[in-house]
Amino acid sequence: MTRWTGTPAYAQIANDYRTKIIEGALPEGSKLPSESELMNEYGVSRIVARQAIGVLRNEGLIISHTGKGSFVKPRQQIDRLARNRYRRRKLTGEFADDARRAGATANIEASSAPAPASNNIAARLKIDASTPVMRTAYRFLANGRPIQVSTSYEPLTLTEGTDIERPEEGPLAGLGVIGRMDSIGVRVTEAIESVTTRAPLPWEVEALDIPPGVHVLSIERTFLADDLPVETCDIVVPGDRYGLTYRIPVVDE
Amino acid sequence: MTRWTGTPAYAQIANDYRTKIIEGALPEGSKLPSESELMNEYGVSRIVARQAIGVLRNEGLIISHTGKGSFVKPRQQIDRLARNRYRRRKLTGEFADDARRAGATANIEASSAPAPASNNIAARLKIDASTPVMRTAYRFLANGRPIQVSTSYEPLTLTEGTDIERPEEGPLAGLGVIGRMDSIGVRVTEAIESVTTRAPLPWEVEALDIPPGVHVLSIERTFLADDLPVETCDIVVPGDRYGLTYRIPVVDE
DNA sequence: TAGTGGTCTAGACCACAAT
DNA sequence: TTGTGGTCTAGACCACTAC
Repeated sequence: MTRWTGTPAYAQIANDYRTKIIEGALPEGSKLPSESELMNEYGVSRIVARQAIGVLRNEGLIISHTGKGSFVKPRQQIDRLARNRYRRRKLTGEFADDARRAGATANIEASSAPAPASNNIAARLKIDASTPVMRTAYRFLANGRPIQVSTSYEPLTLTEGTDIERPEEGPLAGLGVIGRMDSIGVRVTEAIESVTTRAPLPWEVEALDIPPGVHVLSIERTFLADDLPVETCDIVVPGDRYGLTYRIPVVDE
Repeated sequence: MTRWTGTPAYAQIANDYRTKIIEGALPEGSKLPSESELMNEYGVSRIVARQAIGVLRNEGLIISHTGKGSFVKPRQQIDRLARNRYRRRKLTGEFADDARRAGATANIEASSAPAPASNNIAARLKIDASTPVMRTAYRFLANGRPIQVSTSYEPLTLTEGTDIERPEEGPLAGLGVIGRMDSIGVRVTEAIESVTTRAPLPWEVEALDIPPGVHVLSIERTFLADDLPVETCDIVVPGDRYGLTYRIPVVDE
């Protein structure tokens, strides 16, 4: 290919097609040229053509299928998980609520086991490291499709010996943290959520059925009862399908 | 290399080193084997060794330097931009506040121009498409390092002919949306923010100095005066350096 | 059967970094 | 000078898809 700058050939090809995709010249679902066609069009070897395709795939712009070709990904309509407020009077967990609103059937897998708090978890719960906590792993499915995985930690100093020691068992199973804590006289007053993004871990790719090039949103959520942390949770959702919506008040102060 | 499953060689190598990095066997800053060493260790060609390294680079786990090697990235300490509430009585914008709290020097570049509203912006501002809006492009730097780029849109039907027509000019420049709107009798009551993640666009890579394999957090923020949108803004921050922290109340309802 | 993408080998030249 | 990663060529075999 004609090289007029220091830009590598694969980057130039990727730039060309990225522009076409973003500007709409290549609409959703349309097919990109095959590797052979790119080789002819730009006069490069197959590896360079593949490298260019790989860049776009890593950016999540296209998806490749063996034997068929590469296609512009549908602009995922993003389901926004609203996080405006948490409600105290409620008979179901947040996820089941969201799913019902969206007209989906919700399934939740959960399993608990006691464990000593890691340094990270201890800091978030404001307890000493190695203090026992109840660790619960969740997997949420909507319409049979995995949507979210999370791991929650509750200090056993709060819940040991009560009905709610294990979130997924007992009469209040599935009620959510606020209702469960209410039942033992702990009044949750607010939640703090921190959102970051990163590449998925291998087990997250497996558990969430994440296509290549997609990152995850990682949410660190802590429920507080007047400055006392009563639960902290690591929540992971696929970044291509979910956004998070927050409502923020303007205060006179 | 010995192949005992259908797992490709490059994926196997990447898995090995990903595990070592995540579990801490390869601490931050430590050097990965060179491509030649990987070729010998696993008995593969250079392309396969490079492919494995490339996977880890795309996941943001390592960084490569020509002539030196590949190194485990320092676990970026994430600066969390707090978004608990917006304050009405305030003499500076949000960014300058954040920066001052963090002990950093803040610089803001901004430039405005009127433009017709795109379909997307029109929907967010609840106005008709092609209605004129003031479009302002911002670039925020802390300690000279680019941190955030954003583009805001304000309906000119609200601001045309007033002191605040251009956010970066006039007596109230740099005051922030709430204070500026107050000055023309528009009382902003809340903000709604939607957070998603995606690969950066080429100009964002340039403007934010983003290393390979890093995604961005994209925030769509709209300020409302009692359900009337008065400003909407697309905010982009590097995902490896910034997280977003929200405080969410628990309501009795 | 022909075309596609997925994986892999065996080379090559270059710019940059360490010595 | 030597070793490193960055880029590139010219082949090859395989599994899957469409016809």
